[in-house]
Amino acid sequence: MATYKDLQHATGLSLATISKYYNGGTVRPENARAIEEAAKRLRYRPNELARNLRSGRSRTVGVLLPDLTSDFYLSILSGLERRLRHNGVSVLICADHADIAGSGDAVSFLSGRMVDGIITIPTRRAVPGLMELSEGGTPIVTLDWRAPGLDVDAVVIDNETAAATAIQHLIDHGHERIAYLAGDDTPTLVARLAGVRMQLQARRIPARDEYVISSPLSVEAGRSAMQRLLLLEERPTAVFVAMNLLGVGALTALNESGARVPGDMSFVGFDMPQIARMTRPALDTMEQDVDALAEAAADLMLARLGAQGDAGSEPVVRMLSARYIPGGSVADLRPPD
Amino acid sequence: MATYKDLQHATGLSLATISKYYNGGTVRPENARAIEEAAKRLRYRPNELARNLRSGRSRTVGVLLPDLTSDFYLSILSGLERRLRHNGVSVLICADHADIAGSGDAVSFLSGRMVDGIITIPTRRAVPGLMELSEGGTPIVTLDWRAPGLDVDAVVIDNETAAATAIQHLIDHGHERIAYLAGDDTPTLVARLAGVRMQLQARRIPARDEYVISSPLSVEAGRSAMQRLLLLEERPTAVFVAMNLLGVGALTALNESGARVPGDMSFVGFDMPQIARMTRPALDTMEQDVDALAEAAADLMLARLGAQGDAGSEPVVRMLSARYIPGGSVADLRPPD
DNA sequence: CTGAAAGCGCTTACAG
DNA sequence: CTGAAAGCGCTTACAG
Repeated sequence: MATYKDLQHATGLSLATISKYYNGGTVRPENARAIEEAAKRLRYRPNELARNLRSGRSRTVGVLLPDLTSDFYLSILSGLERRLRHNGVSVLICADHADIAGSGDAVSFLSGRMVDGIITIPTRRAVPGLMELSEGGTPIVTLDWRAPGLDVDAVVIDNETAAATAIQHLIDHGHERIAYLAGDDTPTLVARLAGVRMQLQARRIPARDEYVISSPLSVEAGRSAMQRLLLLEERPTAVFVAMNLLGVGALTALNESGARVPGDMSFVGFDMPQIARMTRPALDTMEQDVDALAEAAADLMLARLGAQGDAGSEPVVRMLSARYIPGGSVADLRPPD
Repeated sequence: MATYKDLQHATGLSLATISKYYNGGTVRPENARAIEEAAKRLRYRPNELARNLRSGRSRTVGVLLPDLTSDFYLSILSGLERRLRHNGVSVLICADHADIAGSGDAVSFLSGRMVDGIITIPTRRAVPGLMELSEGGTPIVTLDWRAPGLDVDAVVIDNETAAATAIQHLIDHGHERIAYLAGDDTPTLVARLAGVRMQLQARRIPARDEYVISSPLSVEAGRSAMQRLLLLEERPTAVFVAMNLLGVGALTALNESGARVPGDMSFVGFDMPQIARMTRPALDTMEQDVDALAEAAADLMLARLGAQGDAGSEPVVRMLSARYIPGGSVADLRPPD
């Protein structure tokens, strides 16, 4: 690869002038032309590593996600990348799986590459490192949930209200035996469960333990959870599945068992926009606007990166709401009047 | 952030010794301990930018994809990241959308960050830059399709055979009016169309123009393509949809129209493993093993990165085959015997 | 095994 | 507007 030295040789200009040219400074027109010409001929490309090292900023934001296996995370990533890139900021992505080969944790990985900031759906293990960076002045934006102790900008969905809305819809259609399928290891799902309980209580519907199944977040787990529900003596008339993979699994089990939706079981899903329109009947679901989530996070970060001196201003928390998208998967059990 | 200089101050050792310690060289045990202790106390983290700049290698591979909006690309990304990271190689990801804000093309972006190699599903516009890098000795691995003129390692699916297999299955079940939905702007889909035509011809089934619809690759386009098919005077009895988003759209249109699968229309999809099991009936689909694809590509890259001197060996092309996964979406039209 | 010195490719004050 | 010099944080021969 060609370097400034080669351009220097070719043009007779100094390194400082060449640098000025590449950084938008004012350079005599004939010199600019000479540099351009030489750069083209020598196929010169600036070495970003050297620039970043010397200047102390990289115009790069680290995106730290728990893993890259979920649609949700990947949509977030996609949205972030688009928005940041559009603003001239690069994205260094890092999945925080447990099995990173040596080389320290994910946060070190990113900070070792001098990212200007980090946007993250934090895993528990990442939080201490993030706190340290944040205290050191690196802008951090948290997505999807707020890690306790990490007092930084955040964008979250109002999961409690979202879940309450789904349950409300079922109750309004005359359902009382309502099952709930989700996990319990993420704050997001804890909030959804809380919303479910709140709404049931508000409508004086007893919550039954056997109707609440917490499972790992996979298609297979959703399938077996639904199988369990189908075996209950007193089957629920409706299920709210608060996570997309579990929803896919639950539907698979329903199909396999021959149970009809909504005839034998009403169904409300969460966060499965395309799939919901593809089935017959279309599914009732709660949808969060993942693009809006990603955009808001990117914008918070861009604002921090822009406001150089004023880095110490108060953390901003933005809360977005999910929407109920009606389909044909909820039976109306109300007695005709 | 702490640097070697701080460690030097704290330990009294030279920069060279500290560097040796961090690069696995032999250092006197008491010195190693002193460095460890100081590093911990000062929260030292090596600056990878400086390391890479000085040493000329980054242990980082660039992943260059057309965009990050498709499930397929994202699965590939996920698989690559896992495999590479597991081998101590970092991933710098770059989507090659048209609207990158100034700052040159995607290939420059990656080479400017001194990636040791690039794994890519290349866009047309990226090819010239990739060729240049490849000639300069940077290992390139192409995924999903082989760009003409770019003579490098590659992993591809045998799309022609895959499509032929799908059509064969339909013909074997007595179908003759077979429609084909896909796009025509990617080599992958061109190969699938070729496989379809080949198989129809081999079985002496006339190909009808109105049964072949090329559309943009989106759910919406799949929906309207299916709507067109449903309006034909002589409707096809079966459709092979050779791309997942189109498949989702086509099913949506079928549902909306009230047409039954497979009663009114048999359906074979492509590359929609989870969705296929979720519908009722389950769908017949061709499935490519995306993980295997990503793994093979990562392994080819790791091999190139390992074989330092021997970089000039012949390009390796690995071809994987897709599998037919039966479901219940193909009607048997054969006369009973 | 350890240290002094040069250098990776760039940017940044500072003179001119 | 331009150039000489120092330096970003590391690694790399080279002596000792």
